Amino acid sequence: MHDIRTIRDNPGAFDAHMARRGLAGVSGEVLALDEARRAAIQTAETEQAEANRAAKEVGAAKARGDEAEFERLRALVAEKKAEIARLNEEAKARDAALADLLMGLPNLVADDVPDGDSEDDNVELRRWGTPRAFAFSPKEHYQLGAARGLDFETAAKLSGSRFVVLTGAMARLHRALAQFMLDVHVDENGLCEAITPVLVREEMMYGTNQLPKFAADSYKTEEGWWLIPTAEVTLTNFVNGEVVEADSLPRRYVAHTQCFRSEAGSAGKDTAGMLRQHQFEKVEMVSITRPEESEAEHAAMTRRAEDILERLGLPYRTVILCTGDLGFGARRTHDIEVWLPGQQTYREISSVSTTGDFQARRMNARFRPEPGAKPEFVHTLNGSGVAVGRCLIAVLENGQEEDGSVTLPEVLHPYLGGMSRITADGVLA
RNA sequence: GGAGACGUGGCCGAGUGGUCGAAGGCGCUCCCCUGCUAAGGGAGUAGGCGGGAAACCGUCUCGAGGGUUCGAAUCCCUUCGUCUCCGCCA
Repeated sequence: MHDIRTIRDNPGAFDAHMARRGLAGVSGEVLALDEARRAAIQTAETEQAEANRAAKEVGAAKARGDEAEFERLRALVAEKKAEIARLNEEAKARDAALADLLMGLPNLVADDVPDGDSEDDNVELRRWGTPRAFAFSPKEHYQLGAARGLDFETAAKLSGSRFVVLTGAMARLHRALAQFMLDVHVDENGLCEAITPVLVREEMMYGTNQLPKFAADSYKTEEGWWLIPTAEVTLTNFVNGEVVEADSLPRRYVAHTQCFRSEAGSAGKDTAGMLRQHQFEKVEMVSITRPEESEAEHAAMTRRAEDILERLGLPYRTVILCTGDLGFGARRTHDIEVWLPGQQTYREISSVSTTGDFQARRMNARFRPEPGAKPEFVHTLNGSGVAVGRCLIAVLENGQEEDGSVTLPEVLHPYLGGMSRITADGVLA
């Protein structure tokens, strides 16, 4: 959600932002609606003020027994009533029209975001680690003997395509990864661990901008709840409607949750393996900050995600998304892409975004900068730290041996009862 | 699922038709007093929107929407939410 005043004050600058996202001259439409809205408000309020004045005098006239004046004012107020109702209606309609338009407009774009049309135009910021040189042709995760605990057949029977059942070593490894990530974020990075609902009220989906535009990407229950596509929804909305204490900022949360995505439109893409699922697990980080802290926080959050991969010894590269790939609510996004030997490419495993005050405006989430000062909008950031399923894929593919077994990262051994590899038969050893 | 209660400012909490944007308290800010800390006294302190350079003015808001009335936080209807008891259940 945008501040109408910044658009009013500098429509050209706003248009330049939207143009970078491929939207042509929206400020004209916005300002026209805004002007119509303000005109309607003024007319309605002027009439209202007159009516209010008259209504007050009615009582006074009655009190001093001036029947004639009493009746005259009474009639006047009654007469204005319908007119005022009509004017209010119009003001409300125009206000709603403007709000609808603004709700559908994407966030501003940070200055350092590169221009581009698609993910091909994303700019690499850095690389870590060297992809291992294999003496054999590395397989994709689902082709490995060690990964026989990834049971797509049973999952298909239970739920359909794009679901997976994990058994044995796969389930254990998956759990180990999530535990490891949480421990790092909580014990070393000082994030506040949270367990949240995965079913939320519809308005929360507006706060974190899944709605109104992306309803088709998420699932809704018959009772009206939405299944969260990411814990960003719950963690960020912690402050929905709040005026939080300034000294409680920054707030940094981490949660390990199920995520649900209908992924409409992605049919045919990444159909093999567990790369893209309707249901998956993710460790998600969210920070609520003062405006002046959010830039540093974006860099810090990106580092927290990268650090996970470094500890696991997984080569990655970090890219800054170009305008064409940048999400609706993000002002800037860093994608961290992990090396997948089976695909001989880097694939997204984390996405770290700052939204500035975009979501805060939608949620009406504020803080009081100084005691007695007016509330201001907070800034919100979110990032995966990291996607658990995809991380499992990366661990399998990067640690694979020619016989189909997998050597596991050392940091995971304590989480696996001291075991260090998965045999080609899919057993921890 | 059944029954009932409730929804007021940053927080708690009064207020059953006008004098209420709303008592009181907490918190916070400023000042005073007090030989530290503690305690005490006074004043101030909601948000949105519109207008204005500003001072300030107008308007709306007591969960939301509608209604009754000259006038609604107060009455009526609808709706959403929270809580309690019973049922059910992990």
